[in-house]
Amino acid sequence: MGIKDLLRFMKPHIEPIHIKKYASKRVGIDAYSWLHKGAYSCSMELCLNSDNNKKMRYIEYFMHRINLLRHHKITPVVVFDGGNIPCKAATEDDRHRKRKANRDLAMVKLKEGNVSAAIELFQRAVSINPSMAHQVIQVLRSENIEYVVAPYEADAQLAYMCSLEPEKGGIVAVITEDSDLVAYGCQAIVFKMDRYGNGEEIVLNNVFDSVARKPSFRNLDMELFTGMCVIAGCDFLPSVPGIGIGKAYALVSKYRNLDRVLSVLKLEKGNLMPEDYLKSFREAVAVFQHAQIYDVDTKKLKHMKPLPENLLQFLNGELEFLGPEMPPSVATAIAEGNLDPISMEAFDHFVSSGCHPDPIVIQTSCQLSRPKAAVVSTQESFFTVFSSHKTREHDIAEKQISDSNEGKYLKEAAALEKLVMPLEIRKTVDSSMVQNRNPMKVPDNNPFKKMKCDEIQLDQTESMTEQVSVAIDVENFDILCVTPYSSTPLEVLDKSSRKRRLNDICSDQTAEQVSGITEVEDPDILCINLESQESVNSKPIKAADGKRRGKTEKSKKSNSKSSENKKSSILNFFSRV
DNA sequence: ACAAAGTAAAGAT
DNA sequence: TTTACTTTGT
Repeated sequence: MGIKDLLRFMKPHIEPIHIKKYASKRVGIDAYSWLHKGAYSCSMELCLNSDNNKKMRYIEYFMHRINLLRHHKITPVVVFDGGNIPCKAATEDDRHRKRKANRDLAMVKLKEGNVSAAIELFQRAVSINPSMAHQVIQVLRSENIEYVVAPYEADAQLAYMCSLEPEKGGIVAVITEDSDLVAYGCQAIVFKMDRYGNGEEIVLNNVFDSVARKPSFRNLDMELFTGMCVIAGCDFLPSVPGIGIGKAYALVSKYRNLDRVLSVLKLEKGNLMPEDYLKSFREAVAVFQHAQIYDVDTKKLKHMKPLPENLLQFLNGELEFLGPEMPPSVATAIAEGNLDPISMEAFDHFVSSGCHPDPIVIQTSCQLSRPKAAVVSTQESFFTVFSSHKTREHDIAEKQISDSNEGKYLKEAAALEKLVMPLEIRKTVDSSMVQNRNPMKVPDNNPFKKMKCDEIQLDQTESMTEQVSVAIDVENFDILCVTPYSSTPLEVLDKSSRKRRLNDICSDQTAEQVSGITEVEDPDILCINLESQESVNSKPIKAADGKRRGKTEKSKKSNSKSSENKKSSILNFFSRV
C-alpha cells in the first residue's frame, strides 16, 4: 500500500510527535486506515456478516479515536474513500484476490474447528465496504463531526484540503497510514498514530529545506518527488523490476527532470520495461497532481490542480484514468454520504446495516429532538449516544411522549439504582424535525451537515418513536455499552439469555458489570457510551484483561471516586435532556 | 550498493 | 500487520 519502502527511506525526516500538537486545529483523517484497523477486532463477524453485534466494534474503535482528538481540542475532519479509479484496478484486483483466498481458507479452518487459525485468516480477509463507511458516517453525523466522502481517492481529497486555508474548510495535517499522502504533496502527515495519540510525522517543507538529514531533498521539487514515488512503485503503477526507492531517488536527483529520468531508465532497463510504461507513468504522476476532488465551496468536482495544456496534449484529452466525471448533484450526494460511491445506489436512511430491513437508524435521538443535549454531550461530557430503535407499540409510546415533559426524565435519572433508564423520546418526522437536524454548533459553511428535506424519505411511518434504554451499573455508575450503534433490536429474551447476550456484546472489561443487569426490561436497548475525560487522558482503555472477571477490592475502591464524577455527569446529562 | 525475496520476532486488536 | 535482519542476485 502506498509507495514502496518510502517511509523507511525517509526515516531521518520523520519525527515522533503527540497529536496534541494540533490542539485547536483542524486535522484530516483518512477514514480507511481507522476502518481497517477497527475491523481487525471483529473480522470474523464482518466476513461472515453475522448478526452478532460484535461486528460493530469497528465503530467503537473509530469513535474512540475521534474522542481522543476531541479530548485534545482538535477538530477532526473525516475523509472517506469514494469510487475506484481505473488506474488502481490492478492493485484492487490483487487485494481482492488475496482477501478471497484468505476467506476461503478461513472457512475451511472454521469447519475443521480451528477457530484461532480461522480468525487469523479472517483478519487478512476483511475488506472495507461502503456500508461500513456509511455506518460510521451516521455516527459522525449524530456527533456533529465533519466528514466528506471523496469522489475517488481520499488521499487526494485530504491533500487538497491540506492546501486550503482552515477558514475555507482546509486542514493543517492528515492522520493516515498511507504513504501516498506524501506523493500527493500533503504538507503535514501523521503516521502510525496509536490510541494514546503518539505518532510519527512528516512535514514536507522541512523535508525539502533540511540541510543536514541524509537523503537530502534540497534539490528536488514536488514534481520530481512525486516522480520518484511513482518510479519506486505505487498503487497505480508497479516499479520496473530492479528499481526501488533508492534507485528512483538517485535517478531523480541526478537528472532532475522526469523526461530525462525516463529516457535513462529506458536505456538501462528497456528490456524489462512494459511497452506503455511511459504513458502509465505520466498518468500515475498526473493522478498525484491532478486527481479529481470534491470542492466543498462550489459543491462540484474539481481537479486538485488544473491540467496544463501540454499534459492534455500528451494524453490526447483522455482523462478517463482519473475516474469518470460526474454531475455536481451526484458528487454532492456522494460527498455527503447519501450515495454509495461504488454501487451508485442511495443509502437507505433507515437501514444502517444493509441487511436488517426492519429497524431504523437516522440520527441519535438526542440530536433529533434535543440538539442542545447533543451539543452538551459531545463537548463537555464525552457522551456518545448512538442508535435507536423503532418501537412497535406506537400508540403506547406516543401517549407517553405527548404526556411527558423534560422533567419527567430528570426524575427517571433517580432510577439509576434500578439499573434501567428508559427514555421515550418523540420523533415526529415532519419538516420541523428535519430542520432540527442542523444543530447550531455546526458552522454555516459546512455543507456536510445539511440535509435536504426532500432527501429524507419516509415510506412507512409518518410518526415514530425512538426508545432509548440506558443500563447503568449501580456500583460504579458505569454506563454499559449494550447495543452498539446498530439498528438490530435485541430479541425479546428471558433474563438468563439476555444476560448471556449482554455478556456477548459487551467487551471483556465490562463483562463483570453486565452481571449486574438482570433487570433490563426493555428489549430495545440503546448504547450510551460514557467516558470521563480522565480516562481518555491517562488510561483510555482498561487493559483488556479478559481472564480477570471477578472484581477485586482494589479496583472497586479506585473506581469509587470517579464513579461520583460519572454519576454527576450522568445526572447532569439527563437533566438537560 | 541496491533490490527482492525470505525469515523471524514484535505489535495490534 | 510491520519491522528488522538475512540471503541471493545483479
